[in-house]
Amino acid sequence: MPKTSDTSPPRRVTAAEVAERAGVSISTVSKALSGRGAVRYETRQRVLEAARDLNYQSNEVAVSLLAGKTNTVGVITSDRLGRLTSPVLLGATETLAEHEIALLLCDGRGDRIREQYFVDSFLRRRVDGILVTGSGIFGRDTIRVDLPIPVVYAMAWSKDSRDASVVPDDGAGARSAAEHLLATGRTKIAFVSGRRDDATTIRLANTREVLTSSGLRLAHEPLIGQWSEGWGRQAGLQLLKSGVDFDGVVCGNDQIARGVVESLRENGVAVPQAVGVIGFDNWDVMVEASRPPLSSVDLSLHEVGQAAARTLVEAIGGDGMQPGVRRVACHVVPRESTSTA
Amino acid sequence: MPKTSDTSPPRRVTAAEVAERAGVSISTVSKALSGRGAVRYETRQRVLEAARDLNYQSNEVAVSLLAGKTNTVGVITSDRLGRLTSPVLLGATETLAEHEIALLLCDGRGDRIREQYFVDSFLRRRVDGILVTGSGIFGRDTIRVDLPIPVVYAMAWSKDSRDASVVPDDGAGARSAAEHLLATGRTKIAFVSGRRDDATTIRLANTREVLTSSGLRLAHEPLIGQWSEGWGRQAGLQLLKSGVDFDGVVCGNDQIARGVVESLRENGVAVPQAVGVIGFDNWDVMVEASRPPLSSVDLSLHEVGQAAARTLVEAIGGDGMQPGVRRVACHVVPRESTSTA
DNA sequence: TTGAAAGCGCTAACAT
DNA sequence: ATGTTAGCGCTTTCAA
Repeated sequence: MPKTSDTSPPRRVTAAEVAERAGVSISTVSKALSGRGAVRYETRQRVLEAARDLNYQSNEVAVSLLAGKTNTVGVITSDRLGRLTSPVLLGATETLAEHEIALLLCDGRGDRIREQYFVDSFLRRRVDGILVTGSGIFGRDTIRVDLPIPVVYAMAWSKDSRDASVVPDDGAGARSAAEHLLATGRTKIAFVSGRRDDATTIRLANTREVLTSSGLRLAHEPLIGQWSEGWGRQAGLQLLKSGVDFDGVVCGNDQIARGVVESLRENGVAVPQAVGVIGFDNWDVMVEASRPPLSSVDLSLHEVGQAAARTLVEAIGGDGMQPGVRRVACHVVPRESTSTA
Repeated sequence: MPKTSDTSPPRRVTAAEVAERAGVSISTVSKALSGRGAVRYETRQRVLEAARDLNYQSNEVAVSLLAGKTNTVGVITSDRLGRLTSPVLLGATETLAEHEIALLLCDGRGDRIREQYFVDSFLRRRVDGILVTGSGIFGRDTIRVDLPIPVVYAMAWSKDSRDASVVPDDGAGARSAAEHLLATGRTKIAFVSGRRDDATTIRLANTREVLTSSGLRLAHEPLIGQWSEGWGRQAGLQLLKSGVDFDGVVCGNDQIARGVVESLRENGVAVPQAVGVIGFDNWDVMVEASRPPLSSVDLSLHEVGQAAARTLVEAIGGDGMQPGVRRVACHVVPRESTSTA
């Protein structure tokens, strides 16, 4: 039974060894490699060569200890890396990578105790900042006051007004969605969403606002159920059976929208000819599989992650941090479910 | 414009400060807090109290430097944290958290150059091990030979036989799927999958094997297209138009299965009465939204992540590591699309 | 039982 | 231009 450990692992090379091989002192090695001190060209070449020969890799742990910073940020996610959190996280990794900052990932599972535990762990590991992210756009409790490092919330914004948060501007997104339906000639708009939470409330309010300012109102009471296709189908049927006249539906997410579209189609109502339907999230799998493909509001989650990371990096850099909730623009991605062709 | 930085961040407390407050030496503080040295009960109480009062948090960077290990592993994912990678990652975080090991996350985007860059970054940061994960169950190149730390691959297995990988046993999964169809009374089985890759090849071969050993064969040439619902619908139609008699379909993933189910249903073929359909992945969103709900092969991705992390932790602990590909059992989750009611 | 001292690997003043 | 020295914050011998 061969074990990988048969071959003893290569020893870790230190600056001292490089120094010896290059015939210089340790500090000269440091200067030569960092390019920060005055070193004769020829000497530097010798050092570089020695470092390469020995495959030297500086010990960032030592550097961190000395510098008092680790070029690392901690990320606490409260959901299980769902389809909403992943793009946020990915956007953050990209921006952080550009700054040579690594990312420690923890899943707090929305449990305060676990979160506190991870925050403490981050502090002991001397991360330079913390990013908190959650699956939905909802207000959450602050992670802790009086932290020696900056904290930024992404998606799930902090209810503490002293904290900085970055979220998609889904209010404006809902406005765009409603305006898009109006722009494609619909005037009798219905609204279907999932649980009555922050997102639903804001989207509903903004949808109503747009209608009101056009002298219109919702064609039917808002239908609130679950965030699922099943509910979308049910809601679609309910709309049909209600007998109210409607020609457009704003849906709380793409699954609901897809369900609505299906139930309409299966009951002989043409989408988009008779009714235009628009969803939220712009989730590729859903919008593409739907027949017809769904128009949807893209939440710019990637940008949210990037913006949150950028804010954090700036705060770490000592530029201070604007508290409050920052909103990143959403945009309508029109597809066939609302086209006027 | 108030800035968070107005209030200067609390200074970091060191063991020296705790020592001073407790009226003991630094080394006594270390012993008292770690519980590793001989300290008088009363002294320890004083130290503990001082530490609590000052809100002392040991600097793990210093500890790491001294110990020569960081209790950190690096994770390189090659896809963008998709629905397949996320559960693997989550499983890994859980197991690692149990061992007080933190996780540095990088997205290599499947780009060798970026991957190498991140590996080097991990090495400089002195991670204790590396976990490599990718979106699909396919063979990939090794990350690098001669690394001073253990590496484990999850999902995307390494083609280098000296590496250790953990993957779902989707071959056995396919066998279970086929057997499940046989067990529910189907004998004329068709096969629909996405791109002809490792996963498709293995699943097809194993499906055939099951049929063969029951004296059966595929009812129709394997249909290979894309990993989408659209393709599933198309394939379903193709099967119907071909005129061949079939009463069961093994599908490469849940999206395809859902497409197949839909096209059958829309063309008057009852699922599961006339035809049983089973998918792969057991993706909640898909299996639940399908009408009827889909039976599917669960890939145990969470367990794959856990197993990979456990393997890595053991290797870090110096227990050596069994090279080769380890397969984690998959299991059929029966739902209505194959029921015999 | 406690403390002094050495040192993990590195950088940055300060000498030379 | 190069080397010497003094730490970063901690753990761990080793003396007392």
